[in-house]
Amino acid sequence: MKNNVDRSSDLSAQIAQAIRDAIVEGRMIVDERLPSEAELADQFKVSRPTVREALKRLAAQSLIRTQRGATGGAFVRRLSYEDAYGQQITTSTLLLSMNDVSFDVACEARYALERACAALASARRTPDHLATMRAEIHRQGQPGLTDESFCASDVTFHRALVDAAGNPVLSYQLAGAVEAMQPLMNMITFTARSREEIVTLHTRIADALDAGQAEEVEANLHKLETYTLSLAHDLMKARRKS
Amino acid sequence: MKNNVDRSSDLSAQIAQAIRDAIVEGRMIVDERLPSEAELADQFKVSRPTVREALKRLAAQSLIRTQRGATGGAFVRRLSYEDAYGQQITTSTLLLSMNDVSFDVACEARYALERACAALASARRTPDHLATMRAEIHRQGQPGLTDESFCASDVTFHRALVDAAGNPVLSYQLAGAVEAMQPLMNMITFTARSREEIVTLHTRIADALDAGQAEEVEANLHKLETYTLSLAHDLMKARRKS
DNA sequence: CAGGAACAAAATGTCAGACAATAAAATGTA
DNA sequence: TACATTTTATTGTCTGACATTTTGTTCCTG
Repeated sequence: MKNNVDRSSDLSAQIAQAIRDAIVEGRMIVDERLPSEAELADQFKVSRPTVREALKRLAAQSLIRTQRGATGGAFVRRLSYEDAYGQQITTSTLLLSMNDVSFDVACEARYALERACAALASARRTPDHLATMRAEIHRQGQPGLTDESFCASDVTFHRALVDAAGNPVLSYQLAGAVEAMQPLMNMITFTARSREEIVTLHTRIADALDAGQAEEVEANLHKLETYTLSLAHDLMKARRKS
Repeated sequence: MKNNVDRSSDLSAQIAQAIRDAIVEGRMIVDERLPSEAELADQFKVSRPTVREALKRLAAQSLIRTQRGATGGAFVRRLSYEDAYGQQITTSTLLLSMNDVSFDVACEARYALERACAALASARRTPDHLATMRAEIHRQGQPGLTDESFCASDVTFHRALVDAAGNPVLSYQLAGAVEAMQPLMNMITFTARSREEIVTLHTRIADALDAGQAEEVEANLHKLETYTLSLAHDLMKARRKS
């Protein structure tokens, strides 16, 4: 483990980087045990608290896990799809909330990505995916639903659509795009009329997916995008007036 | 700042989560200063090293930055697009390298996503984007190029294509997909013949983008996907034999 | 009165050493 | 052999200290 990184102080960051490199470059493999904190402290010629800070940085990125006890220590962790989803969603959500990204831009990105799986999903969707989508459509038609529950159901519906493409890498990439939109979507209050429209489009999407008609899925996703945008714009206009 | 999180030991993780929640839920805004480490230690009733470990976790996620000196401290950090790119790429790369994702699956995901920006890119590409793409195509045609440089140029070319869509959220989402593929692509040795084929397809893509023909862009991306896959499969076959 | 030098203060960065908690392995005992 | 106990290695946490960096203030001098 070398120490070639920049000398711009903050030892714990340098050590974290050195270990990270070792993992990323494959010099340490999954489930391999790192030297104990005391040994690392010796190797890097720093104190144990400093090593610990470095290890916490890596733990925050799900790169290692630690275990107490005699055979314990820090181990290189296999980054699971779930961990990756989680990090994607956190990052995407923060990015959107901290950079006043316009609704239009976020919406455009989301639907562009979703359309990217229309073809694959049409070819590979299982009865399971269709059942999830139908169930969510049914939920969305119920009268007593709060706006938040409606949005949550919307997310589940679209996640099912994305997962239907049967490509976990694609699902991972899109999880952030879909979920990060939820806080923005939650600002919209859905009238009975607009919910009806959305449910209609969702139904058409599910039907087209069922029939394996990719173009039809894409077309309706496009309509949904346009409609969502118009809802948001109406809301903006109303807000400006009051 | 509450402390409602689970009691499953590891105080520094709990504290990090509490602060993270405060930031994500907007109770702390960008550039706001956190209490000093000593104050946090008091508030959470732990020692300063424990607080520090928590802060390092947050720093690892680019959620805070720290500054020394009299008016120093930890500040909520604005997550920039660049930070987000970086995290996306790190996560995607690790996910692919640690979960023996097949080349086919990764490749499919990548090109599906890239096709998602074909329409937008055709409508919005600037002369700048086209110039970058042409320049990289030219580089790719040069004889002395190493395989690694060829791949790097390929990444730059595709990044330009993605950026041409003019949607930063989209660019951010796709950065990971494109860059994370590079280590996989680097395993392929490109013959003069295959480079020629790729350059031809790249040229067609750039031409179609120039002319604003979205379908043509998509079609050629699809051909490129098919061709890349065939190269990888040939390689596999050759490897199995030897 | 102005300007700079010296100093004080506040904060993070680092260190050393200790003890607590945990979990596995080694050991002793029925 | 099976079970209880002790040992041991390791992470988790605490205390207190010092180093370093940056800012603000004081005070001396021109």
